[in-house]
Amino acid sequence: MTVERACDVLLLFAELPQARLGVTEIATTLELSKPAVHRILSSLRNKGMVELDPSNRKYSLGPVILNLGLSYLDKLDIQAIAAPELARLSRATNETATLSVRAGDGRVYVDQVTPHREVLMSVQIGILHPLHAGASSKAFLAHLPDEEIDRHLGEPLRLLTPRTVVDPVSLRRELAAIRQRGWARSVGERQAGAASVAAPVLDVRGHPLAVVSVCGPAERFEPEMATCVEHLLAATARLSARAGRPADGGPPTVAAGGP
Amino acid sequence: MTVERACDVLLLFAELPQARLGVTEIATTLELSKPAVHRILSSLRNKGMVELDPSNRKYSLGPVILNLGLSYLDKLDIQAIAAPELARLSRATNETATLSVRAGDGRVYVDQVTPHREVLMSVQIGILHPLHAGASSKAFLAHLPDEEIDRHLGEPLRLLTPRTVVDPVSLRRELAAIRQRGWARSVGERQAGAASVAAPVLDVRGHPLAVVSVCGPAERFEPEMATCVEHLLAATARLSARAGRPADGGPPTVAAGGP
DNA sequence: AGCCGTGTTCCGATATTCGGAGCTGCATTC
DNA sequence: GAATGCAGCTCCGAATATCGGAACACGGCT
Repeated sequence: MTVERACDVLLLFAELPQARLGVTEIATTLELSKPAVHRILSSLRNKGMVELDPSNRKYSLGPVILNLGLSYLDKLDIQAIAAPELARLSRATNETATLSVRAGDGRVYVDQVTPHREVLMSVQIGILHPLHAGASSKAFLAHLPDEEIDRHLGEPLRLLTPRTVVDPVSLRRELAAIRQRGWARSVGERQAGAASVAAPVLDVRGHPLAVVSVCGPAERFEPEMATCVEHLLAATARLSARAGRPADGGPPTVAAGGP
Repeated sequence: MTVERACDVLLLFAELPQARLGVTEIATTLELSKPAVHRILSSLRNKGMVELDPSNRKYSLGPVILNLGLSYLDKLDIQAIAAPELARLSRATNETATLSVRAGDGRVYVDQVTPHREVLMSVQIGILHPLHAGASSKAFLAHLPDEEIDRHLGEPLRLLTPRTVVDPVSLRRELAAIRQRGWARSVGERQAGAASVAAPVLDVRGHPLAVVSVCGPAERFEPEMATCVEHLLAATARLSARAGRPADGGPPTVAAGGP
């Protein structure tokens, strides 16, 4: 009970635009007695969660709160928090939802949820894929810093399927479009007969933490693509929020140059 | 009492490297009874401060904690938290300590603490200064993104004193040196007869939130400079930590190119 | 100087937390 | 597959920490 009240006090600081609050202000807003608020604030102050400005006698959030927040980010287990989103995505689209993270020079699928259908797409978990082909790969590549993009496009690009784009100029144009609209698409670039859309989960600095994709057999996937993108972006927006990205989105990426 | 225990539980998550903790684990570490820990965790969970993984029955920090931390950053009042550091700096060096923030195309002093001496330096609060002359200005400029540096050096640079550096090439060399060593110096560049050292307060992304300087009359300041820098960097390191910068420092700035 | 609003302290009453003991459910073991 | 162990959860009377009204300090205002 008391600890829930203490949480309410902390949350009040987060909700209200003003940084400094007085005891009475908090008490009336939360409908608590002044002594109760005072006791709670004293306890929180002992632990550094809030600070007291002795001149004003106003309280504000303390630096320890920041430590906790950063610790949350440190320990962020993207696979764990993405799992329910993948399940939801797969159910909503009736296709396969995947999660990729970077590994070495490329990326690997670390998780997937497949739909309950006879014809479906299933990716291989743990296999290294290059960053120049396929929606998930391009979603990563598009949101990397310019130097890394240059590095990847400097290497010769392997032709994985007949539809793989290996021309650096075309690929750069494609990456710019992906950055702008926030998602990538591919039809058979990495895997012949497969199609997919993918979008990144961005952290507070705009770096891609992971990429989520929805994919399926090419023939039936292409007409579904628009609705898949809709669900996909909703999912990645929620995940990015949990990685510290503000709700309004912010700049597409730190490395995105002007238009 | 209980809310302090609840804080201890949260802090335990931040201190320990592992992200997920069980009830017994927490209870033994904190020397609390299991029911007490369970009650606390339930309350915290109701408020989203911690999350429960139903499969493991392990608890971890929740996304609300991140909201609180980001809210702390939003409301960060650099002037308020810098005030005691300025006082300490001025006392330690027996010179004037100042705080500047960016404003428009330049910067303004927003606070200062002067020493108790007859001959001293006092800056004017609230006056806009350009970013190319003086230690505080150069400390800002050196840590801005490359595009902004280019923009500032593209404009013609005004000669404020006979010692102002107006040659873009020399200035760029100077800025690189400032980035590398983490602090800037000036002798009479902005104000004839004055000398100062300055260092930035960097936020979590490496952007300069404010600049702290120590300054005084040129003749007596120059021999004191080494010790002033020492105290200055200690102060800005503490302030940067409170703005989310990890203790180890990290890269000097996001915009700093290769050596 | 006197007032008002705020933060703080005091107090008995009581509701809440306390922790030992016991229960449940999962997992590992033989 | 039954038994064992462990961890989490629930129950309970006892006790103590929290509760809130009221009174007290402390500044800032008029």
